Amino acid sequence: MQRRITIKEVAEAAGVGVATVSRVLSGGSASAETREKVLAAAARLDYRPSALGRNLRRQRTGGIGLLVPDITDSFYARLADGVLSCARSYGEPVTVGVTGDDPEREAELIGTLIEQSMDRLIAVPSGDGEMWGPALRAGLNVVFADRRVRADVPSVVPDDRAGVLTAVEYLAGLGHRKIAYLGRHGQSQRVAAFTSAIASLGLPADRDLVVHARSSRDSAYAAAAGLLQHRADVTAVIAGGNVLGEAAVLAARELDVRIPRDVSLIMFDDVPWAELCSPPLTVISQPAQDIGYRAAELVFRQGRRPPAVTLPTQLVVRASCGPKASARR
Amino acid sequence: MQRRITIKEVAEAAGVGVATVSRVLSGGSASAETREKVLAAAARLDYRPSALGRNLRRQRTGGIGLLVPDITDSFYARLADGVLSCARSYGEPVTVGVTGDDPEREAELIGTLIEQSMDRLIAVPSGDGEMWGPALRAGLNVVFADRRVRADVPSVVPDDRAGVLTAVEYLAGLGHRKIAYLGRHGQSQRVAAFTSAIASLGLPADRDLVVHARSSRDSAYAAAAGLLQHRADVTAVIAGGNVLGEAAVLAARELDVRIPRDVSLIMFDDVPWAELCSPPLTVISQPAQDIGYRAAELVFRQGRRPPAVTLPTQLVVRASCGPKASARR
DNA sequence: CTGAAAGCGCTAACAC
DNA sequence: GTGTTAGCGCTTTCAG
Repeated sequence: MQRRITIKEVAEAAGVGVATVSRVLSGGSASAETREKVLAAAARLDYRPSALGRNLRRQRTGGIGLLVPDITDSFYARLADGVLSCARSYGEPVTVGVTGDDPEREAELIGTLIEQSMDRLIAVPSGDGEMWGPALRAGLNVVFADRRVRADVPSVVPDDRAGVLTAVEYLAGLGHRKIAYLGRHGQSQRVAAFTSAIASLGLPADRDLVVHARSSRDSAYAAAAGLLQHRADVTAVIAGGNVLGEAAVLAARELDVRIPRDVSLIMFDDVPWAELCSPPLTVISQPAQDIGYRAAELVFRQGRRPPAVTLPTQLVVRASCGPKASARR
Repeated sequence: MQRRITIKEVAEAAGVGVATVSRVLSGGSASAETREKVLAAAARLDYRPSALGRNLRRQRTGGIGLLVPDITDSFYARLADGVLSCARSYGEPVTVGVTGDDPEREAELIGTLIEQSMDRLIAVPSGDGEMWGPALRAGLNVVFADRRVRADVPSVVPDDRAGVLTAVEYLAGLGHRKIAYLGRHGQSQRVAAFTSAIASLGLPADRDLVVHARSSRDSAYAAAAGLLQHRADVTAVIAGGNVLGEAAVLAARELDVRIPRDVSLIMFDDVPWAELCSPPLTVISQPAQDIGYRAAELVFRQGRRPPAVTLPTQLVVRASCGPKASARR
């Protein structure tokens, strides 16, 4: 391992003190002449300031941490892409962790990040936000993405209320009355929006009409299949994410229930394959990449920040919804 | 920002010296009694050793860097997931960067990682491997994933030769002779395998039958559309990745060329939607997550490492390939 | 405007 | 077995 050039060597090469080098390189004041000398020496030696040294001294890390439930889920991948893209413009590294929507694992990852003295963190929180107390008190600069679970943490979220309402209204307009919501744990926001939308349209309320899956394809499939199997009376389902939508289509095929003839399907999150699917899926598109980007902007912002920014969703009608079918069986 | 507990405070609380605390916490020798005291004090104060301090002293970072062309591409997302999963078992953080398959951007990211004193790096290299010289000489512990562009860097790659050969043979068996390869830049391996497979089966060689796209959906679509439009004589295409496959299906629909009636399609990389697609896509599946996991194992391994590990691919026949059609138009 | 010096938190010699 | 101490590379007072 080749030894690394240090500020001291640059100072010697330039014939100045280390403090001067530090100042010049961080844009402090210096005479034009000195500046020149230092810059030349640094360039000549190909000097790279050690982030370790700087961070230790400064007692903070520039970089940012990013916690997502599942990087394999297109939605979170796009969200991450947004964060990465913003961070790149700041030249700051981002450390990502996968929580699997498990609060325990999340806490563990937060611990790792704290050990790194990472003081900026973007997270799709997995629990109800309780365990964030300590981290917050420790001074961690956190912003939540996709889910808003605490009022004291700035959050960037899609407009769940509007999105769900649009979906439910659209389905109701097609004559559906028994509409199910297939969600994943941690989406309390959305479930609340769903039940309230159902209520506001005077549709029959039924707790069993919302089904939850954990953060895995298997779990999603099981939930979807269970719903389709046991509730032959539901004529429409809203899948709370692309993995759930995928599971719903798969389960429907397996169980030989036809979309949209037997049941209509609306999926949250527009993904490229939604259009290629048979039938093409009607979706509520969400600005995943934007959510990430905005969250990153927020976490880099020093001053007072808005408590929440809500980004619009959009209904994209394709071919997975039809008029209410007579109940199956 | 709450001040952080330091080793010194733990030492005082336990009534021992700092070195002892350090030793105990890193599993060094100490009497049972002291160990007890230290552990108790550390737990009581909720002490978190600062990675910054340790790394500065040690002159290295535990964590690992990961460079992928596009985190939004399911293949790389799964690869990343594998890396993350392995790193988690070591309790080490991973810093990810997106190169967009651009060597310049890649170099920039490597620079950032070096500033962090990151000494372990997993990369899907974007160029021909030339620019890796300096980084390697600087002692960076690199392993390549998905692509093998330098013999002096351990690599974990899918078995491109076998995969491509299988695909070409399958297609040839169906009667196809004009087979095109739709790849992305940087996949030189695969292109070589393709041309050699074509040759070994005695099919007509034609340089224009391999088309390249850059790392974006738009570029992929343009390449696919161009191929389908200008080469009405090709009756089968192999897409070198899921993004390219998606683009091919989309372009085919747009141009009203039917799969598999007008052209057969084999896609590299099996993704959940391949089965949901209309028609379901025949694919060469690749162990993306495994590639990442194995690469991570390698980068953590200290001693001598195998120069390359090749992971098997598999042909999954679905419905996107048919017998050779008469040339369109 | 510039240099000397004091640490940031930690580990690894080195003494005891 | 345990404590003391010297830095790792850097920024930031504080003098000059």
